[in-house]
This record gives sequence, structure tokens and C-alpha cells, in this order.
Amino acid sequence: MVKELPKTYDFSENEARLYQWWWDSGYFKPTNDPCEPGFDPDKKPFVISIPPANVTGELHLGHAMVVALEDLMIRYHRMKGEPTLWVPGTDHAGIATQLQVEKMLRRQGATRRELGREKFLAHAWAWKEKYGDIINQQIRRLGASCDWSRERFTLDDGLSQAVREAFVCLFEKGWIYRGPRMINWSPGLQTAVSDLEVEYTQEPAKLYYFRYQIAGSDEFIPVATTRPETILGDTAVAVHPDDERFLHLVGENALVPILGREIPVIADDYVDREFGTGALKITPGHDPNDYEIGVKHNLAFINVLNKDATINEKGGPYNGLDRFACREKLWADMEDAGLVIKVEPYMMKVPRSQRGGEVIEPMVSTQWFVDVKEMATAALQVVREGQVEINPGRFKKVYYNWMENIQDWCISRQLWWGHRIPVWYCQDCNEITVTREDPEECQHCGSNSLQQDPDVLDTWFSSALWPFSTLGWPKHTPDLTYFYPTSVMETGYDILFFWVARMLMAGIEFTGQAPFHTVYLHGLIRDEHGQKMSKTKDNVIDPLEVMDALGTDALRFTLLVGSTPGNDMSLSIKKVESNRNFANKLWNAGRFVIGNIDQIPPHPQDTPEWTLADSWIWARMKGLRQSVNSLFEKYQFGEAGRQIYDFFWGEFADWYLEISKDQIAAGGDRAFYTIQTLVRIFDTCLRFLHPYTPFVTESLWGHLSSACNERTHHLSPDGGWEEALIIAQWPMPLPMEGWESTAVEDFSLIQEMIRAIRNIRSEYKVQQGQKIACTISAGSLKGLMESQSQVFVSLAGIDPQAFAVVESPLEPSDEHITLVVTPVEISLPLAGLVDVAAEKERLTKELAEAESQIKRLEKLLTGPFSEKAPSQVVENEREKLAAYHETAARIRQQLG
RNA sequence: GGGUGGUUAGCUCAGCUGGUUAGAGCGUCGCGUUGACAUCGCGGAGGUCGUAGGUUCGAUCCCUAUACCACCCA
Repeated sequence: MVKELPKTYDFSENEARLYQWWWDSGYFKPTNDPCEPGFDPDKKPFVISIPPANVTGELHLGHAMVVALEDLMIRYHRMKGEPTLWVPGTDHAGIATQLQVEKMLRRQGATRRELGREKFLAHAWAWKEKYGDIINQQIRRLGASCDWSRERFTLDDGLSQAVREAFVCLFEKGWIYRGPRMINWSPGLQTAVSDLEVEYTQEPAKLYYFRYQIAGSDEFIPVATTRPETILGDTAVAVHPDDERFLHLVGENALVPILGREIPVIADDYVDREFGTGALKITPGHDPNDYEIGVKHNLAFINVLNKDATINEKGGPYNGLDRFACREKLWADMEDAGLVIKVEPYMMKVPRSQRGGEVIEPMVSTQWFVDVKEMATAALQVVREGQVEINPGRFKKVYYNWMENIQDWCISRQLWWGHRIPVWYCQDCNEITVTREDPEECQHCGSNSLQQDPDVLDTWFSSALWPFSTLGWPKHTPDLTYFYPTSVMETGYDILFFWVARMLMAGIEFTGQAPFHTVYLHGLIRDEHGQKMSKTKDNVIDPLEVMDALGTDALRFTLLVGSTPGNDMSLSIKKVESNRNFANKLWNAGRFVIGNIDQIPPHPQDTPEWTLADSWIWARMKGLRQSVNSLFEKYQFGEAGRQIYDFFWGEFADWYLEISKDQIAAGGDRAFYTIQTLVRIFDTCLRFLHPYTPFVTESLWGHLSSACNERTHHLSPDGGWEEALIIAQWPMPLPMEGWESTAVEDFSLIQEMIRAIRNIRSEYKVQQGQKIACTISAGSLKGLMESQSQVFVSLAGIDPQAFAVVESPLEPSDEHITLVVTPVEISLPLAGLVDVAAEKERLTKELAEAESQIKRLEKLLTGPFSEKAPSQVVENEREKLAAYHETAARIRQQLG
């Protein structure tokens, strides 16, 4: 006897316990492990490396989406019996973590610079030790079935070695170089950032018009700029070569306002004659476009900014002023000097830091870069040739476009937290030494006065190696040999360039193989009105709060079923609530099934005589098995989940469960085979749902399997009950046997009839419990209808004493309501209730509808349709027409 | 400037190789609670699938143009 299950599903009681049990039982580890005895290298594994979360970060919905999708894939493949590995881990997140540690230090009254590098790093590690596991605990709460014994961190020794190896390899190939280039400088963070870390926002600004005086002349060139402070770094004035207004001035010198420095007037067709005044000031030191022109015309490069974006000594009287204060001051001075023409309001794209939002300054600075051209070509090729699939496919275009126009990657960061650049400068010969092991002496002159480059690498440099560095690369470990390349890379489309593209480049370069065969990209999660979630809008949904309130399963199901690949989704608590309800519905259906197991007779007396409902639900389940499996193969997890949901709730719970009550009450073989069917269908539902809602399904399945085991082996699935649902066999499609479509058609008719009766009961306000009489005119379907009498009695509230089936058509009568459900008619003698006029109207309306359909179909079938459309389609329409003819005839007869 | 996605019921979204009466959840309206489930059941209302053309026997779906929204790249 099974213990009584509570009336509502209590997720809080199950989640942590089940998770621990799964882990303790070793289910998260690959079944075929190259480090264990009995390993079979020929079995194909399914492998995912998790997108590493920021080690000091907190769980947000983006993580929840990643985990839900990846855990779904992992659990699905595990249930299919494949050796499955999901590698978890975290990222040191250079800037983010360093900022957090600095913030903490500031509260303690210390700064990074005061402490010095070593002490600061000690604090950072301490911080990581303290907070670094929070995110992993939160990921566990989502049910992530990753192999925690293989957890990695980007600053681990092994991964650091991988970074070192990768850097040295690229350096030796000549693809890593150091030099002054235009970069994006973040004054607040005091570091360079890559192009990808800069966002451009459209903002109202001003366009400043002023005079560029020509030296030794009264003439001037009017120029416009959005950033007057950069005037201090101007090294030319450019005009268009065809611009007759200024052509005579080319070759002359212009005077930089206030500073009085002389700079050349040059001609270049880069100048847009339509924009501003048609002439351009050139600041090669502080504008990417001007930089190009500066290189082309061999202009001087003047950097007028300090690292904190104050003006340096090149700015003369403005030395020490903040960039924006300088803008004001310089402009005021120019006004006094009579150089100002006008100021206009102007919308401009302002470059802002992706982190923090401060205005980024383009600046020439000496940094380390990777020349990625060759790697990009290779990474482009694997996608073009289909070795790597990107899903949804439209992102291929985006990927191509990016890869084809890729720029060199600035990889040095002026931070302390990260992988230090493995380059040593010799104090004696000025040569550099780049080695895999920390060098004792200069490779060139043997001197031991070496100084390591102070900078660290972009965090994405180590992330790019993630799929193989986590498996042991550069060592040839058993894990790397067996599990690499991995299978699917699942992540948000927002990091396609940041990460996916770079992993492909690095993977091919360092291992000779693309790191995965499939890229699956999900969308962003927005609030219920499609707005981006942000703290300022106060519309952030915290996944932890949602899990506390409604359960992990509800959140996961919502994320998985509410989204389509690559598309953003709107999330609302209401949606999660309705999926919490779904979990509860599952629970209660489970209570019913489990609670009935002890009603099953020990043995069947005979071979099964299936009822229509039995056959129908089994046929529908077979359809579901095919559909779900084919959808999973196409990564259509949302649609698959929806279909399982609909089947479970709309067909199994709403119909079969109700019918099963009578069939169980009948006892004997009827009860035996009904309970067997209930168990089998419910078991299959749990298996299908497990990747979506692992906790409630595992919990129920445990109760189900033990109840069945205690009762009889007749309830066991083929192969018996596994020890846990997480490792139970995934339901594969079953071959069709030919009887299925008839069962589905017949039962659909019964459903339609029952709905028609319920509808009329509702319209005529018949009390819920009141049984009514019913006569069915069934023609050749008399046998079928008689066999379903109990179904009508139970589901349509029919009085069993007054249920009759006749072959002949029904006589029209004012005492009865007649429902035409072709090919049958139902007569309900609602004594005293029948509103004759209303009935006439209802039937007339139905007739009109049928006639209009007849008209439409006749027109269709006499037209070119019947010749051009496939015969099956035409046949379907013919059958419909015939049915409408029949319906119309029956209604006409009733109308008299 | 180049590109991508979206526009379907009051709201949020499905609808995957074009098949002829377009689905769900939530909301809404009516009825209903002593044995699986009120975190529920039964029933109803609600959409000329952004607009205009085109292809086709047939278009929410394909093509062209266009409007609006969002995003990406420069």
C-alpha cells in the first residue's frame, strides 16, 4: 500500500532532496568514462560545455535559460542511453570581478594602487573563494545535471596553462603583435576595451561650428565638430579635393585655435561635403576615422588625454582639466577670440562602455593585438561547409558578415585580475621573451633583468579556449580524446561574436577541429510587455524568487515552452503560475493513477479486449511519440513541450482518466487492462516531461514505480522499472499497426457528441447532477454508440435508464432537442424546457452554415482545384462536402 | 548607411518545408465543489493573421513593395 500523497504538489520538499540523490547516485557523470575501467571508446558521447558564468555573479534569467535548455538536452540524451557529459564551470570575468573587489576595498578605505598588485590579487582570490560558489549553488537549484567533478575555473592552473600555450602559439606564428593603434579607452576602468565592449547610443548633443584661421591670412575655413576638446589634438584640416571654395587653401597652414599651432590644410575625398561645413578637422590621435587619414597623409599624432581623461600637457592652458570641462572652457575662450560661428543641436552616436556606461575615448595606445584573419577564414569555412550548424539558421548570415569584416582583436587589458600576458621585457637589450614557462633570463642576451608585461588578457581570450581547455588541453588527456569535440554549444545570440566566433577560431586553430557541431542560440528574456529588464525600470524578475514561490519545474517549463529558438521571449509571473498549475495537475493525475494501482487484479483472465477509449489514448500516444521525437531531433523543444502538455492535460487527464474510472469500477479484466493503460501512458508522459520538469516527474515516477513493483510485474514497462527516471529509457516511436486512425476517428466523434450535449445542457441551464435522457440515431454506427453508453452516461450526464440507440432517423418533435453531429443525430427530450422558437432558430442557423459550406465546397470542387490539387486533398474536400450534405439534410428534416 | 527579426484573440505568444472553418496560456462571461486536481471542472464570447500588389487550383506561410516596432553591424 502506497503512502497517501499530499493533495497539492510541494516542490520545496522535493527539489533539494532529489538533486542530492541524483548527484550522490552518480547519474550526472558519463556512463562511459574514459577514466574508468570498462571504457568503450567507440560509443559516441553527447557533450556540452556550459557557458561559464561570472564567478562572482548572481543568477539571472539568462543563466536560467541556458541551464534549462542545456539540462533538457543533456537529460534527453542521457535517457536515450548515450554517454553524456555536461562540463560546468565559471569565468574569472576580469573587469566585473576586479570592480567588485575594488568596491569592497573602498569600503574598507583601501585602494588597489595602495595595496599593490600582489596584495590586491590575494584579496581578489579571497573574494572568489568566498563568493565564487554562490552562482554554482544557484545553478544547481535549477536542476542542472552537470558533472561537478569536472568543474573548471578559467584561472585554474590547467586553464591558465592553456591560455599560456595559446598565447605562445599565436605569438610564434606571428599573429600576436604589440603596437600603437587606435583603441577604445575606458577612463573609469583605466583600461583598453575591445570594439565589442563598446555600445553606441543615439544621444542629443551639439555641433560646434568655428573658424580655422589660415596662417598669415584673413581667410578661414569653417569647421564643425561634436567634440571641441579634440581641437587641441588636431593635426590637419581636410577639405574635399573638388571643393572649389577651399581648394586654393590646400597646402597652406591653419592655426589651431588658442594654441596657435600650425597644421596643414589637406585634400581628401573622405570629406563629406554635405555634412557640417564641408570641411573637417583631423585629430588622428582621438578619432578612428581621422586616424586612417592621419596614416594616409603622414600626419602627426597628438594624444591630448591622460588615462583618466583629463587633458595632458599637450593641451597647453587646459592641462589638468577634465575632458568635458575643457570642452566648455575651450569653447568659451574661442568665443572670446572671435572664432565661434554657431552651435546647433545635433543627434550623435556616443560610444559608451558596455560596463558602466561611461563615455569611451578613442585613443592611440600601445596594446597587444591578435591578427585573426587566418583563423577567421577557417572558422568561416566550417560553417559554410556545414561542419558546424548554427540554429536558427538565420544567424549564419550574421556570423558571415561579422567574420568577413573582422578587425584585429585588442587582447590586453590594464587590469590585474586575469591571465598575465606572458611577455617579458629585457632591461638590457630591450628584446622581448615569450615563453610557456616563466623565463629566468632573456632569450636574446641572457640577461636576467626581465620585467613581465603588467597587463592581463581579455577574459574572452580564455573563454575562447573553454570547450577544450576544460577537458585538459593542451595535455592529451583521456577526456580530451574522448569528449572533444563537444556536441552542442548552446548560448544567447548576444554573444555570438564575443564567444561563439572566437571559440570556433580557437578550436580549429589549436585542436584542428571545430569545438562543436551545432550552435544553438536562444533569445533574450524580456518582461511581460516585451521590455528589456533593467533595475532602473524595476521590472527585473529574479529567478531565485520565482523558484522559491512557484518551483523550479514551473520556471523551467515556462522558459522552455514559452520560447522559440533565437527569438526573445516575454516572461510574466502569470505564465510561471500557470505552469506551476501544470505541475500540480501532473501531481494529481499521478495521485489518481498511483492510488488505483492496488485495484488491479493480480492477473488478467484473458487476452485484452480494449475499449474504444483504451485504443484511442494508445493511438494518440503513438502519434505523440513520433511527433515529440521528430521535434527533438530538430531542436524544437518548445513545440514538443506544448504537445506533451496538450496531450497530457487535454486528452489523458480530461478524457481518458475520466473514462477509466468506470472501466476500473467494472472490475476484472476491464480494470486490469485499464490500470495497465493508465500506468503505461502516465509513465510515458513522465519520461517525456522529465527533461522539462525534472523534479516533479522524478518524484512521481518514484512513487509510481514502487507502487507498481509492490503490486505486480504486469505493470512493468518493457525492460522493467529503472532505478530512477533520470536514467530511464526515453520513449522512442512505435510502429503504426493500422488500427490507430479508426480508433482516433471514432473517439473524436464521441467527443464531439459529448461536447454537443454538454453545450446544450449549459445553454438550457440543466443542473450539473441532473441526468437527462438521450436517444441516438446512429445508422450503421449503432454498435459503436451502444458500446459507448457508459461514456455518455458519465461524461455527458445521461440517464442510463433512458439511453437508447436506434438505427432509424429521428422524427422531428417539439418535445426534443435534436443535435446533428454527422453522421449521427442526438435527441434530448428536455421535457418542458424546450424553447421551440429558439430551437428553430438554432437549427436554422446551423443549416445556413452547412449550406454556405456546401456552396463554397461545390464551387471549389467544380473549379480547377479538383484537377490541380493532389488527389488526397481533393478527396478530403469531397468527404467534407458529403458530410455537409448529410448534415443539411438531417437538419432540414428536423425543421420539417 | 548595411543587415536581421517581429507585426496573428483584450495581453503574451505558438503555428518549420503552402492544403482551404487559424491554436494555447492568461484575462473575460455563464454554470459548477462530498473521492485525482478550485493550483480544478464544463461551456461561451473574442481574430478579414500590419498594409498593397504578385505567384498559385489554393497564401498566416512564398515573392515584391511599404508602414511601424525591436535588435545587430558600420
